[in-house]
Amino acid sequence: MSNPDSATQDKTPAFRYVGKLAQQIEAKWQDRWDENQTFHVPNPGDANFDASKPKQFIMDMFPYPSGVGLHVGHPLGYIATDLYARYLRMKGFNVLHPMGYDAFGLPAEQYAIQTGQHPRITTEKNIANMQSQMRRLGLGHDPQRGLATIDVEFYKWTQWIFLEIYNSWYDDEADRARPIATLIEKLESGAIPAGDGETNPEGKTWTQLSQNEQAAIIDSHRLAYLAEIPVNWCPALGTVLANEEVNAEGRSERGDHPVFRRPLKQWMMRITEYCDRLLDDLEPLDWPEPIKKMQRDWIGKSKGAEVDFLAVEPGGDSSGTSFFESRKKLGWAEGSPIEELAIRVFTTRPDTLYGATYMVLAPEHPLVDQLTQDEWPETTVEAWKGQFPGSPEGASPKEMVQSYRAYAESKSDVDRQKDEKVKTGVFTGSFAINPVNGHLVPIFIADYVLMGYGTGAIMAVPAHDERDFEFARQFELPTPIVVEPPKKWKKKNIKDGELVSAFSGEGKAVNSEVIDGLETQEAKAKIIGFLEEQGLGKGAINYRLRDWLFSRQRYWGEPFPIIFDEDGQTIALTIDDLPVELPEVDNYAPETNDDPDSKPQPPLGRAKEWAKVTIDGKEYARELNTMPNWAGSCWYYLRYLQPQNNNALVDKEVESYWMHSAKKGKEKGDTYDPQTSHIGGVDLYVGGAEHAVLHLLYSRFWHKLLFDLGHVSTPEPFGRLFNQGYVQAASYKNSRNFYVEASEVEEKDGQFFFEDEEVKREFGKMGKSLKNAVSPDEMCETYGADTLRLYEMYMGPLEASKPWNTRDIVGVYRFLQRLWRNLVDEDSGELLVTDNAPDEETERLLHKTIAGATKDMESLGFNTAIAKLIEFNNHLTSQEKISRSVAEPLVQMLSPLAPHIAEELWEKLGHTDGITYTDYPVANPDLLVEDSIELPVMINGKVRGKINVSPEANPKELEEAALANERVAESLEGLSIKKVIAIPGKMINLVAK
RNA sequence: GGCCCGGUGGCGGAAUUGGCAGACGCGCGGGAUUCAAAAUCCCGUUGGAUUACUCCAGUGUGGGUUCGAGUCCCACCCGGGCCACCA
Repeated sequence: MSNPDSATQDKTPAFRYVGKLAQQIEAKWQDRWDENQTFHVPNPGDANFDASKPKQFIMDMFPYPSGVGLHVGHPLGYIATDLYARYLRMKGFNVLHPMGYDAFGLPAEQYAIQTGQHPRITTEKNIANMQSQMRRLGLGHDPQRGLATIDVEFYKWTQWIFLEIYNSWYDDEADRARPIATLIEKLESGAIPAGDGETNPEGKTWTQLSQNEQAAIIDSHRLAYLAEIPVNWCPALGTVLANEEVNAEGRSERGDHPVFRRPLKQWMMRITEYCDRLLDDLEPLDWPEPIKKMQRDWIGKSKGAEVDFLAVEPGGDSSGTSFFESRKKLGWAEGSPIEELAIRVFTTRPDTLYGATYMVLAPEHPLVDQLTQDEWPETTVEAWKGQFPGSPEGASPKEMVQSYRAYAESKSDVDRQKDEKVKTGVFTGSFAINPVNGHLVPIFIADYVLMGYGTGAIMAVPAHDERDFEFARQFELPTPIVVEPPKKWKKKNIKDGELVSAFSGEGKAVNSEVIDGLETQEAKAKIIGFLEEQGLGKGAINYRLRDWLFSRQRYWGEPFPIIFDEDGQTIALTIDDLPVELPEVDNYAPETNDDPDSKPQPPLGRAKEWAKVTIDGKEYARELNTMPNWAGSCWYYLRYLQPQNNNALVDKEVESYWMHSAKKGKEKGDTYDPQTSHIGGVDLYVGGAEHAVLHLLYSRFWHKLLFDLGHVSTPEPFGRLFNQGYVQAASYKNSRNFYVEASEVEEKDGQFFFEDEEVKREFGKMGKSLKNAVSPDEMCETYGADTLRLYEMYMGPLEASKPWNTRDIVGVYRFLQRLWRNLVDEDSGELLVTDNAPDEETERLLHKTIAGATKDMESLGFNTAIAKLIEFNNHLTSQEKISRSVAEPLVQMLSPLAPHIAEELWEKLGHTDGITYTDYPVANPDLLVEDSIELPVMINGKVRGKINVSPEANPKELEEAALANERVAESLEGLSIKKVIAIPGKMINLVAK
């Protein structure tokens, strides 16, 4: 056939709702929306602002503009927020619903390195492509509030926030961040001591200190600071990497190159100052509970005690059995040299202190050198002398320790995980005194103790800690019980009088002098009191969260607004110097090599001219690192409020309107009523659960900083968070374990074939790598965007992961076709509605549908909302002509879900102003009440009959009606009723024997 | 290893506070329409027994609480996710 379309073209009615017509309608309304700026919402102070309306700020996690474009999995959340935003507009809210791009980052830079093209060019091209894909889906984002983190006018404010953080300190007294000037006041007045032993060893007063000394002390308080810390250094990529950019094998996520832990001087952010507030403020947030838990775990607050163990002087008498005696023997007094060898440990179980039989320090612990002896003490057990692969034979403690440290450093994280159960370590040759019972305990180093947590040293209580127990068994150390385990446990875990595993539960303290007989919680409190009295320790709290590594050796990121003078003193630029724009360079690639000991060379160093700044004839060097990808995403939501403001991050009045919490308190239950549940910040933030900790934690941290400094009016950025599920899809692997193009796989009798070869089916997250991506453009072409939107929402609940199945799309496609055909003549395109009133049944069903759909829309239950519309539309299909008074609310209910077809029908219904800002239909409660309802009658819990009664019928009436039922009577033959449970409006249950 | 989430027809999924399991859609079967097909419309569709009325079983497995359990409790199995020697 020369023209395959001609046959179908002749027969398909001109106004049948098929892909082609859908596309025409969609293009028409997308243009109309643009022309009218339909989705732009004005700010307070703007000409058209309607101050009488309440507000809703509905937002997605903004995407990275990838070069391959969207697949149908990406817009799931965007469609949901668009639906919800459209619904809220019809409910009379001022709705802020913007979209932006998280556009700095490694992929664009890598592409630039390969092609030599500036990353800005490719990134902007990708953004334009994604924008047109989103436009085609009919997403109603505010056209005047778009942004990208790479826009100079945007990152100017990212840099400004950095300066605000740099120029502030954490005032513990006020429990908030304050400008650095207030710190200087306190230093000058002596309210805060001028430095510590490290920054001010001679204990000078503030005014006696030199300028550089003063600067060092101020720097040590700043919330953004430079520090030399161990970081993930990847020489092959030439950059340091964040932990999340390093995979489980200890290699770079990108390129699979080796990564080394090396101490390097980097920018840090003092997020640890905010641990408690980040923890406490989670409570009132309307967030998924698992996400809150992940944040809590990440912050990792644990309560316990810090206890000082004193190391015994080399060659000291080790025969002491009581602490107080040892203390005397050792001549322990204030200022005695031995006091410098206090080893501080952190423990969450101070109640087990009497069971501490040895100590372990992290291999990097600063006291290790001092503690390591030249000779093994006489009492050294053979097993203590070193257990680790490649330990030298017959070595001295010094050699052993040195060798072990080298071993531990070389060990990758994977190796560590692999032999989690097998402990390694070395005895230092030194002993310490257990402060409560005076026992001498050997001091080991082992890599199961981490320098980064607590004090980097532990007291080991092998009977009550799994890890300590494992170590003790290997190193032949005693395991005395100091917490009484339950009898059952003892039966199982004590064999031949020997402990088989550690008891880490709670119970009565035993063999513990002052706390004997106390339950764990009381014992903890009492022993902490005792330690504090004796000056041996104190109650303490520890956090797992570390300060945030904030610099990268990359080109494609925000430059720091920081310069250095010739002494290396840090100098912050001011707002007038912003933005600090990225320089042009001829090569975007970082220096790369294979040498783990090489130093990072930031690519910005190549911009020799840019890197030097001359101010008042003096030369300064620019900071050459750039900010991490998280910087822009930490605060972008605030810029949506007023992206064009050149004088401030955002105007106070504008910020307060969109962010400020007018009403407080979270409603119990899962449903969310935007009228009453309002705790401030963004009203709905939708995105994937993969950002549970990093982005959402960093963002909360910055927001709290900005709150402390008076730039925002709410303590939290996102009042309500919702995690959408993933779109999964079938992927197919051939016999050589390669993925094959899923779209070309054919199914025959439950088996799958690709090019006649049988392939295996799996299910996974949709994406390029599994070769199972389905493009939204393709779907829009075949069915139209409205059908695609409906299908994505109809697949299942928004929060669930569910498989994509192109075959199923026809279901919602047919729904739209049927609805269209119910209202429009397929041949003439003319409207089919009548002005006559609908029949009562239809009217009742309409109002039931309105009530149901409203409830579903409010709780983001779009799948069931659609089901209700389908059900109602199916009912209408059998009617000759649809009443206008039914058609109009139906089209309105459809409009958030399938806005283009709804606009078109609305126009056909004779309205000229568009459907977007019309009022969502309201159910008439009178029509929701039925005269008579059908209730089940159960006998012994099994349905034996149905009765028709008034919904208000009382239990007595129900019982009478039930007994009058023929089938019920039959089933009751030979039985006598023992009990009747009748619940009005629900059911009747007859208990009979 | 720890913690979290989930398991309902051939498939995706519905089921207020415990109260008629399987809404709605896909697929499948049957019918109407058509010269035929596509499209459309109607009927059926958890399994088993039954001509039928109807009966029995049934929400991963095993126990429990209850007049009544997909829903609550205990133990276990399977799948997915997060963390992983955090003292």
